[in-house]
Amino acid sequence: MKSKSTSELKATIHKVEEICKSNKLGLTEIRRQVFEIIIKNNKPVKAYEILDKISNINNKPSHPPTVYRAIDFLIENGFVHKLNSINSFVGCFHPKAHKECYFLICKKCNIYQECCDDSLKDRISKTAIHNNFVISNTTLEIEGHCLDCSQK
Amino acid sequence: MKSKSTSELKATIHKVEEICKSNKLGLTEIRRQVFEIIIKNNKPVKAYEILDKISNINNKPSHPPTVYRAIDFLIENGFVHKLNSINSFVGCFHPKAHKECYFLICKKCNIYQECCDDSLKDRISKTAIHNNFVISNTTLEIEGHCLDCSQK
DNA sequence: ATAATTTATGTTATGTTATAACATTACAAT
DNA sequence: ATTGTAATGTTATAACATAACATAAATTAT
Repeated sequence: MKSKSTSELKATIHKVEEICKSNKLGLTEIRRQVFEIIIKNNKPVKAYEILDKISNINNKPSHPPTVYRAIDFLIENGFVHKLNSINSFVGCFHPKAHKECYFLICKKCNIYQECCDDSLKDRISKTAIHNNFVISNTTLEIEGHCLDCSQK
Repeated sequence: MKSKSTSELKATIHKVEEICKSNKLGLTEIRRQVFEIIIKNNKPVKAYEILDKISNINNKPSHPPTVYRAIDFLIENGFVHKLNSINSFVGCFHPKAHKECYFLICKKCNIYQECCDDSLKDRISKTAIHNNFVISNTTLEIEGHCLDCSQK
């Protein structure tokens, strides 16, 4: 899978800033740092990796709650997502555009891909309705191999 | 959501026994105990809950590896599934009938429902193909409220 | 039968992921 | 100035999971 371009990255960071500004969400220094660490990585990042990076950036040890709080903020506002199957976090490249987001995760190169297929969303929705079930959130994580890696 | 009947339960346990017998899989005492704990519960069970129950049953303390090994065996053979979004395990009521299994999990009553909808499976499959992606395993966990709980 | 091999379990320790609880700071509103 | 609120710092620990090595039990080969 290909990783994101610098311009996409910039645009996404900018969009998050805009969303925060217009919704009066405090995008504090730490929250911004954590977001940038996550979004700039094209692979899922673990909380304790973020912790190390934050500690390095600021030249002082940070603690788990600091990181988890920032992550919570970012998830709540749809700027990052958690991949439950691998206890890792990924940035969202179309923040606020959708609540749910599905993922393809390559086991080999570890690069992930967001995939917000409407027909898939519909299908899940129909399945829920068919079971008289009201969805509050959906975890869909597809693990496997991307084109590049399956060709190697 | 309604919980499973005793006869369904018996049938499932019997089926697992048969599968083990015909495939020469060692359904040892511990593995059987862990399986029964998981399948008899109509809610997802946590590993350390199983640990407590096993310790009680056998009147001696068990240790985490014992439980996790049994769980691994049961997952490998498709007798139980892990719900990554809540770090819990659930029994499978149609072992070996399918590799993938999707879940509806009620946040209120905590009862889960397996849902092996073929059209959903197809849709996921198509999404993967469309992204040139080869699936090895899929996590689909839909959290929300079941009919009973959303009416309350 | 018995030695060798494999499969499963016991045991200790530790690694990894996440949160509770309470103190402190920063900044805004009255 | 004082109170309120939102965010962060700090310590400790809870919750989830596995590594590594020892032992035992079952299987197979001789």
